[in-house]
Amino acid sequence: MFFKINAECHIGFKKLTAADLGIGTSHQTHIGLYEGVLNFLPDVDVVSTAMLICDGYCDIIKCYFDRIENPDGTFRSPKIRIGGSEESVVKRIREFASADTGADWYLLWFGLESEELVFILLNANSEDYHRLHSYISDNDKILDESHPAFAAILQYIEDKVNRVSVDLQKDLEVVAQTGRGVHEYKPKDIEKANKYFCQTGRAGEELINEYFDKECAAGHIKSYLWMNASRESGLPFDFIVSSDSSAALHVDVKSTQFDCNQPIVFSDGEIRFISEYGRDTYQVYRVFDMSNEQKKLCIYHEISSYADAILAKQNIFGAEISQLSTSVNLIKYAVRPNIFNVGQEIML
DNA sequence: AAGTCGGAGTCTATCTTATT
DNA sequence: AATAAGATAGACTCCGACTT
Repeated sequence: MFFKINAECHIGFKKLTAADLGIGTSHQTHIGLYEGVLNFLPDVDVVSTAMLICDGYCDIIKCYFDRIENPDGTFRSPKIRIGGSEESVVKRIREFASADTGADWYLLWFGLESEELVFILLNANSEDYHRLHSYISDNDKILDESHPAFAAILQYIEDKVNRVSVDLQKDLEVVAQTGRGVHEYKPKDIEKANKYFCQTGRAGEELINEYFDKECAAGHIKSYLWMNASRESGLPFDFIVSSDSSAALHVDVKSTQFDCNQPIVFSDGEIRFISEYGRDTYQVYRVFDMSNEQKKLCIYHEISSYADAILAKQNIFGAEISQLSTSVNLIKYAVRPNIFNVGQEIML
């Protein structure tokens, strides 16, 4: 389970009013929430990001959160504001609602472990609403452990979040490796994605280790050496494979939880190695669908022309910035593998 | 100058909890 | 069980900023 609910473990549920949705005569510019959920947030001026989910839609957008202030300076009802000119959760919710003004709209909200906020907008005619409605009644406001169907509700919601946010998770897998666009995500999510990615990488190498074992037994290759067998070697490849017919191959394993079109990330060191030493010997073993029962492998070879092209560009860039007494350190490249030639898919 | 929009505070109906 | 007190969600109003 990638996304996990906050330790607070409270879920807010309300039927949105006309004023909340910005229809009718009210000038209300916020959606009122209930006390008791999102208690971990401060009282004023919270500009955060939140995940908004509606049917199959899922995106991370700005969320302006605060609480109504009493005359004595204390705070009460939390609310999310429409915010300025930028896209915001309230704005997007009102857009959805204005597309179907005849329907009733419901909102579920809660925090994740990472303190990311999640809002699930439900059309009363939707499948999601009907499913949840078998557990929740209209006068439920805050759902917590004391609710008889809490486990079922939580299961359904976590499933929903995980299912609908696959694209975001794919993005996170790349972000964890490259550091690109880090600001869009919470550090905790990235940390977690990083851990996941390391585990995935190790598991991928173990699979390939078994694969080569079988290849050896079948006589397809003579021998192989797993560089990272005991610990991370830091070399730009993971295996050296010897066979009778050709020179020793350098094999780098690139694993992903997702499909084979997930970007492959190369480090600067790997690109240099491919171009300088690995011309005809370097192969990338992409292990994919790691989160499925059936893990698969496809092999990319002849990637030296790609490495040459990248290196040429990098050298131009390096020469440019050297005029500013600056050099390049630690570049990462994320590439869509569909630009490479690929052989047959192999079932692992 | 008039109109519109957004933010903030205030009022109140309604719901919840405590007390008798 | 009836009533009072307290809490709070919902919606209105005011005000200032911005737009036309």
